[in-house]
Amino acid sequence: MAIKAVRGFKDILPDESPSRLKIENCAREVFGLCGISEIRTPVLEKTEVFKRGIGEHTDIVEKEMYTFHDRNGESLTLRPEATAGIIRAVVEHKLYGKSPLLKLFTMGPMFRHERPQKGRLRQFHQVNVEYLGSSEPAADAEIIWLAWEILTRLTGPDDLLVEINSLGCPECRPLHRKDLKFYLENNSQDLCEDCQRRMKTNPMRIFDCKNEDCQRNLKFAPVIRHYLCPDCATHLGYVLDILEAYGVPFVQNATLVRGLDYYTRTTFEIISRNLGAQSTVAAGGRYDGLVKLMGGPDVPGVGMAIGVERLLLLLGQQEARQPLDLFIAALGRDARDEAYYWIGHLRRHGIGVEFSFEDKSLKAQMKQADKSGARYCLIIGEQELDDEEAVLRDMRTREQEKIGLDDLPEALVEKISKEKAGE
RNA sequence: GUGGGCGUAGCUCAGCUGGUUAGAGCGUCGGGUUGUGGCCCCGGAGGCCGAGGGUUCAAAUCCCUCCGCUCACCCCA
Repeated sequence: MAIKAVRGFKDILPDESPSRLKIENCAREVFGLCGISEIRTPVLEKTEVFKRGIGEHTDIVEKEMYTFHDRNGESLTLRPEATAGIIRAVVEHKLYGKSPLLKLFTMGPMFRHERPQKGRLRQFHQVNVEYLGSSEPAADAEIIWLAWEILTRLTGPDDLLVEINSLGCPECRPLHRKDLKFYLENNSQDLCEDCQRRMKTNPMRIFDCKNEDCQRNLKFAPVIRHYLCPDCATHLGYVLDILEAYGVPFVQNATLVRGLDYYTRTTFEIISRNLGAQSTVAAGGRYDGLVKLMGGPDVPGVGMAIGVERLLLLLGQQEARQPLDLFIAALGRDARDEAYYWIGHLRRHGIGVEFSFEDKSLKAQMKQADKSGARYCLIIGEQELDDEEAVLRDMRTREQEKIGLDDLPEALVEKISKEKAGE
């Protein structure tokens, strides 16, 4: 039996690479419009980074991390998300001292031991942005705009929906939490098993439950919006105003929640109805408590992540390769020996050239030329060597012209370069 | 971790009420043109029929176990 890749770890085959490149290029371009710098942190961190950053009692940390002991007995973990590692790096290198506002992006693989399904792999990729140092609504709005801009540039806006909510802050959230708990305790008889458990550990999460009975139960449950303190309410209102100014359409979703304590105020998701069960293609929010939690100063933060594989599902397959300029069909040893000089010269001057490594029949080489997508095919055999003129065939029009061997590479460079510049 | 669907050629699939050497389309390679691609025609290569066990004179086909893929639950981006 041949060895197969690990479950949930997928090879990215050549057909898929152009789509990924397109996503990465698009993201980089948009990031450039906002002055965001790239940071690349290791995929492997001390387990402590995620225990502290994500929360010890979350599902991610409790049962989804790739955690193991290295040869020194230290507990290490493949990153399940990017934010914790980035903040670790920012704190470690004291980057917050360089400028009052850090705008950082990163892209790369993340790892979670979940059961694979559509839009969910064990090694998956994210495009991430983190803004550290501003608690202004304009920062939240810019983060959401970034996600929206990248996604719509790539897919069009038709199937995307931005959902926004505010989670409040340490001032107002405890009140909501208390009332919600009270409400649930008096309506707990119809809640499913999971929600019974969540009620104690993480009551806000019950809003995520898909069980119909639970949802019916929650119909009159207190929602955070009615509990927001004046500052949080103003903040949310301002974020929404700015989004309108930017032309980002959105809906408020009072039940959109995050389970972790350090999340504050703005939270959002961008979902698509074309993705199956894993419908979130990007998500993020404000996390004002996190940097301090990670041992840094009390710096506010807001960020987002785009799920690359999910975006890929929306994108479909992109054009596989750039068109080739020239294919050289050389017949016989003498012609090939001559052709190698030309190939070197042409490629040095930016002309794309392919040829057959094998000494095949002209017909076979023409077929290969056709498949290569080459614009021109140069034919050189014994006859052409004798005449000191090679044949250049236009693969589209089938017209052929003769080119003297003397300055052949120079002539081809000029002809093809001129043509490419004119396109 | 739980449940459903599916595993036959590189790909998409047919064959499955058991019965000679397991098929098609696409792809690939070659020929039709002694030196000219796409279309067309002809031909070749390519399969432990997911793995193991069982029933049977006989298993791709029926039964069991395992593995894998996939979708969903769960959770999340």
